[in-house]
This record gives sequence, structure tokens and C-alpha cells, in this order.
Amino acid sequence: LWQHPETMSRPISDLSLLRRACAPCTLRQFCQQAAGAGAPELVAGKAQSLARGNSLFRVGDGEGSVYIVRNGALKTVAVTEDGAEHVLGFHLPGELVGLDSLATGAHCVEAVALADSQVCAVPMNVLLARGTGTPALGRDLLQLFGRTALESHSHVDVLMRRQAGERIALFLHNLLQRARPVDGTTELHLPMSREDVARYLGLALETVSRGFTKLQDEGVILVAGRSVRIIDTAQLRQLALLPPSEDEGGSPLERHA
Amino acid sequence: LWQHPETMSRPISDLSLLRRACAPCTLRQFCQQAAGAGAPELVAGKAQSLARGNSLFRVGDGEGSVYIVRNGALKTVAVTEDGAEHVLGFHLPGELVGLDSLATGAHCVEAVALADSQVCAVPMNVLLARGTGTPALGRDLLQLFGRTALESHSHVDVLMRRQAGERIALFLHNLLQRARPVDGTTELHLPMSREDVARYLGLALETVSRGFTKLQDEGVILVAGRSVRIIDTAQLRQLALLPPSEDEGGSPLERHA
DNA sequence: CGTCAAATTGAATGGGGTCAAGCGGCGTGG
DNA sequence: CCACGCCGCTTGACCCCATTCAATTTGACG
Repeated sequence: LWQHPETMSRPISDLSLLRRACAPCTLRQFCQQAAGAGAPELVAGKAQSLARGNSLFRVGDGEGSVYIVRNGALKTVAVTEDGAEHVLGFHLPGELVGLDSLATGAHCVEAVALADSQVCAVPMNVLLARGTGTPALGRDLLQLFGRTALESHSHVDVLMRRQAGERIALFLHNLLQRARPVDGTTELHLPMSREDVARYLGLALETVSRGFTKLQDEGVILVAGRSVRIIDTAQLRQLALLPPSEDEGGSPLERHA
Repeated sequence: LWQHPETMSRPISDLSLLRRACAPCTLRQFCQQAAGAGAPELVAGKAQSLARGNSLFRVGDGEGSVYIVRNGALKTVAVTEDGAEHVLGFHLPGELVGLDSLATGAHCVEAVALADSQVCAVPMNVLLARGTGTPALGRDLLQLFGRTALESHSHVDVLMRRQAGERIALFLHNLLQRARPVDGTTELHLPMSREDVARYLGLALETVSRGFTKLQDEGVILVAGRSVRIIDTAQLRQLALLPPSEDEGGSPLERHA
């Protein structure tokens, strides 16, 4: 998303440029409406770069903003009191980070860049003080929150699976759905380490590794370090206990019929 | 909450009555501001009763509302494609249900009453169409969403624990924190079955039962069916791998320092 | 008192955690 | 340029804990 490097890290001053630069973005409509509603400061000049390993925010921070990932990838982690580090989510381009600060005003998790990334800040405090301006903007915001709620649900959905193989298959399936916007690419480059995957899935590091090789032995995927190619999408879905496909089925929590 | 039976299931017509009836409610401020902002229809006449076992909404429904639990208790479940039923959350008086419909407009989970309950509908579609009215109302709404996001986080936090004993201890601890507003009661009446608990914790029914009796043998709790009395709060917290207490510590995800 | 569902308890199996060793890439420094 | 060492990943072996199947007890309600 936002493949125009000349616009990165710089204010998007006018609406036409915004429309071109953000065309493939999932939040394009939101930004366009914000700009159209006379609130260009909500989307302009807020993009910032983040080097791999650095934190976007830490526990206790609270600038009153949420962030949209432009490129790269982030993880959100919660350090438990016994020292263990829980990975609560991965955030790919076009997705939100930082909604955890909405309740108390301060973040209760930490966001770390898994790769060199760029994020776009949405100042919620400004947006609240001046009102949403237009009802459509409020509706979009609500949808954003709903979408992240679904994200959280999908994490729970993964953690509820008893068998490690199911969790891993479902994880890969979800990642493929999120990383591949439309086209039929089945190539994934995992931005996170095996340990991060393990701590997201609630498994041991070794179990994840074993699960990957087992999937490879079964001819479902092809693993080379952090590069994963999905060979048999149908079988992957079957191992994740998902419905047989029906063209291109999304997450079970997203479909409603 | 809302201990005045004469106001139940009937419109709360004026502000003073609302203030008395909802005094102990966590959402009192929200409702009062809604009423004060000239939007009494947001809180009045929307209370409805629900018999135990009945559904507040099913997958696919979408009235554009979220609900506040007045009394009783609900659970939200997601039926997975393989027939298994995941319990995604329990909802006690003063808590929200149904935010899952915000993204798509249709619910992707089902809400079932665990006991005879009464809920208060908050018509989000109306609230969106007319705008929030006052900025304070929007801020409160955001806090509500943030709060439910924290709820979801705490579920993930539970599911990430490897040992069944930790999950059960943490579950009981969380439930005690939520069910006991202020006073020092350590008596809990679980509105849900052991099977519901198991499907919330990602464990087998029998494992939950064994965990309860083990906690009782250790002198931490006292179990009699669905009545649970917490004997040693400190030890319960220790078993849940929570910090030693520090007066009255909340969920680890709620504290930020 | 009888019936049924919920809950407890027991015994056996297996999957995943843990510990430990081996492998490969990559950057640093000699 | 190569060697070393570090780090991430893989693989192996063992053991424990949770699941599973099964039987029994308790409790609610007619």
C-alpha cells in the first residue's frame, strides 16, 4: 500500500494527491472523508518512519493517537508480571495499531516494529475535541473499531484450537488472507521470528518449528526460513478446520449468513 | 445494578429517575449525558427481558444496537464450522454485549442468556445518524469500546497460560474483580456451567472440574456446585501468576506503569 | 421416588513442553 | 579472505500434564 515513495513521510497536502497515494489502502475512504471534511491535519504530516526493533509506543505512553501501518509490520506485546512476553497481534500494512489506549488514555501494550516500517498517526484526541465533523466519518471510525475487534476474535479463535497443528494452519491461513489483497499470490514472507509466532499461538518455539516441517512433509506448504509458499490452499483450510472454501472464504468470524 | 424493580422493562422517562435507578451502573454517566443531550430515546424504553437459555441475537442479526446488561448474565458464543462451540466471553451487569456487529452491521457471534436477564439497548445506528450530539458522549463511547477491547485482551491473556491451573485461577480472579464492585465479598455464584467455563478457557470439561477441586484441596477456594467462595485471595493471585496484590490490583492489562 | 442433566472422580493414552544437541547464515574481526 | 562466534532455526529424546473414555455421584425437578 502507498507505493509512492515520494509521498512518504511527508504531508499529503491536497485531496487529489491523497487519493492517488492511498488508493490501495483499506482506510482510504476514512482519510479521504477526513480530508474532505476540512480536517486534513488528521491525515497529513503525521507519517513517521520506524526502524526494525524500535517501539512505536510503550506501556504507559498515551499521545491520544492510533496508528495505521503504511508498510512494514509491527507486533503488539504485553509483558506479563512473571517476565513472559505475550504477543497479542501482528499488524500488516493497512491495519490499525494502538486502540488499546482508548479506554484509559494510556497504552497497556507495547508496539514493536518487526521490520523497517512507516506508520500514519490518527490523532483521536483532536478528532474527539472537534467532533467527527461528518456522520460518515464517525461511521467509518466505528467500522475500524469493529474490524480490530474481529482481529482480536480471530486471535481467540486460534488460541481455542487444542491441537498445535490446527493453530499453525489457521495462523498461516489468516496471514495469507491478510497479506494477499486480491491476486493469487501464495508466497508469504513472515516478518516475525518463530518465537514471536509461538508466543502468539501460545505454543513452544519448537512446536511451531515442528508444525512447519510437518506441513511441508505433507506437501501443504514449502518452507525456507521465513519464506513460506502455500502449495495446497484447500488442504491448509481443511487442517485449520475451516469450511471447504466456497470460492474464497474469509475468516469464520467475518462471514455471517 | 439497577436494583429498582419498578423501573425495569419500562421507559426511564425523566433524568432524575434515571439518575436514581442507574446509580450503581458503570454506564450511568453515558446514559445521563445521553438523556441530558436531548436524546432520551437512547436509553429509555429500550430495556427488554430475556429468559434463561434464550438468545439476545444470533449470527446474522443486526439491529444496529449494542446492549448493556442490567442484571443476569450472558455469554457470547461462536459456532465453528466443525460444530464446536467457542465461548468468547461472559457479560455481567454493567457490561456491554454486541459490539461485534459494528464492523459489518451483522452479528458474527450469538448472545445467550445464562440466567433470566434484562438488557438495555443502545441504538448505535440512531446515534450515528444524528451524531453523538456532545463531545463528551463520543468520548464515553470510545471508552466503552476501549473497555471491551481490554475484556478481549484479558481473554487472550487467560488462553495464553500453558498450565490449566493458571487459567482457572486467573478466570476466577477476573470474575471476582468484575462481579464485586467495591465491598469485600468473596462469594461468587457462577452463572455458567462447567462446560461453558471449559469452552471459555480452551480446556476440557473434566479438567476444569479437577482444577476446582484441587484449588479447594489447597484451601484457596470453597466449591459447592456453582457457588464459589474465595478463601485465600493472595494465593489465588499467586497461582494466576499475578503480582502480589498491592492493595487491590486489577487485571494485568489494565494497569500501566 | 424416579428421571435426567450436571458435576465429580478414575484410569489410560498421547500430544506438546522441556532439555539438549546439531545445523546454517551472517556479521565482525583478525 | 577466512575463521570465529553469535543467533535463529531445526531435530531428537524424554517425560509430564491434559485429554479422552468411562463409571459414579450429586442435585434439581416433576
